[in-house]
Amino acid sequence: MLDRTDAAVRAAGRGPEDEGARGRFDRIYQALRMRICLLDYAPGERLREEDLAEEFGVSRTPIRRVLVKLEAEGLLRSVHGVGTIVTDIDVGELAQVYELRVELAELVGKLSPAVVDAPMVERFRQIRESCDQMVRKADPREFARINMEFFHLFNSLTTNQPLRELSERLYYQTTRIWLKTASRLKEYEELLVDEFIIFQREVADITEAVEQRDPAAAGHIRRAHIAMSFARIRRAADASVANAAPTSL
Amino acid sequence: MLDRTDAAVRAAGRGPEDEGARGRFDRIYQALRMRICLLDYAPGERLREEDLAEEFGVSRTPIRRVLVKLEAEGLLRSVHGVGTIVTDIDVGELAQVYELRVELAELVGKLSPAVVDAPMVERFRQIRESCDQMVRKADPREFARINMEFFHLFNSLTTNQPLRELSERLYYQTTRIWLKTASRLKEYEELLVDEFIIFQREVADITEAVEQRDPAAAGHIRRAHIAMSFARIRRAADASVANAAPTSL
DNA sequence: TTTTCTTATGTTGTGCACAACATCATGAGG
DNA sequence: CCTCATGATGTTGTGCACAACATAAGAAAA
Repeated sequence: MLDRTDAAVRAAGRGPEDEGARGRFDRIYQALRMRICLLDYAPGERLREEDLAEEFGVSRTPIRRVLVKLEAEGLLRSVHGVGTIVTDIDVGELAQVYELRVELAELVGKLSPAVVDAPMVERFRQIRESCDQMVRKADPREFARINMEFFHLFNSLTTNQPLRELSERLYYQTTRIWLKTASRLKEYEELLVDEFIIFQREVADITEAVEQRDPAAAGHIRRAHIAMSFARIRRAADASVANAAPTSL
Repeated sequence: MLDRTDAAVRAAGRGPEDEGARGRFDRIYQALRMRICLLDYAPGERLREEDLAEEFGVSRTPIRRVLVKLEAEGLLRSVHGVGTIVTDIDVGELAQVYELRVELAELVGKLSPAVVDAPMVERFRQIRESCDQMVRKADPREFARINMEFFHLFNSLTTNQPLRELSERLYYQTTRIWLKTASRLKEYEELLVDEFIIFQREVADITEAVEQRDPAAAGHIRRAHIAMSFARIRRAADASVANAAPTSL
């Protein structure tokens, strides 16, 4: 029986540098997923297993493990003899994912709602403040980061773990495409500022709902915002291509 | 440019026995997932990579690839030095998954509904007939098989691919637990017959809705049936444990 | 007898060399 | 000049030996 104690001691005394196989796996996985989501690896870009192996100080084997998982989540696609490339989805598929995200957002406020306590409310308020402070400089990367942070916080409104995981998965599939689509538009700078202001408004509204201990209302607000966000980006994209090719008239 | 033609020809002329890496991967993946879902591998059971490698005539490497994907889907859990074991979830987690499945079932009929043509209706009718013919012998395995077949058919009512994948994932997570829970009850035989009759009724109702070209109605019917199915199994399980331990009174 | 340490055994995780595959460059033949 | 074959190059996929790890059995000491 002392073996278990020994093992527990070793696990507890494990420093941040000497991680086990599981910890290393998670670390690399999170790092790569973040890079894909933040467009460090753009859709269509090719990843070389050997480069990643060298960077993380391991061989190709554990890297491949991570890549398989990312492929299972639809973020990568490995082709024998060609390479592992970051997936890119067209507007039709994106619409389907958003269609689903909209519904799941509402469900987050409806299914197994978490008890909203003071610390939870405080976290929402902090995000809102971070938002207000950062409104002057609309850095795309910072916007993506805070957007992700808020997503996770909103997601914690439900205790339904499967719902959380599925929402998270769809989120990571869409935001990067959203960012990529937005960055290709000519009115990129203004659009980003507008989106940030709208996002700021969303955070404020949802924080208010949370303050009133009303997760369902928060869900409805977020549902509407996600739907409108996609509608805006699609309109902007359509208008952009319409402006790009009027020379043929 | 002719390289692509050559590649296409080789891909088309590829026989069933000489499959590429991708085909082999999918084959093993589907086989293992089916075994887990049909309780050939019971929850808690330990899988040995080497046995699987020998059975499928490959080394451990491609097997591990499959196991990683199955782990990403929540069907397996690999522990260093211990083994890869089939996941087992308690009634609380199961309730959460069902809670979500119920909602997704309704969404299948609501989001991006597929056009219901004559062949589609015919497939539903065939399932209904298979159901009627098989009502006399209530074989658990056959029940699971036809249930799965019907699930896939129902899922094809939506063209929303992400919704399909998510529904499928939750389905594979729950049915095996449902089967396992049911098989542990004392009234297993009668319960199975009852469930089969109820399932038969569900198939008939949904087929009727499909015949009337009303996917939304089909979604509502299935939603109700999934919810009731879980309520029944939970009640039966509660009653079973209540009967198992009244001796302490 | 009980406890504790050591050892044996079995499992997953890792590293490395090589095979399978796709693509591009090169050049011979028309 | 164009077409097609052929090899060169780079990538992912596979097999195998070994390391890391957890567990259970057994021996030694209290």
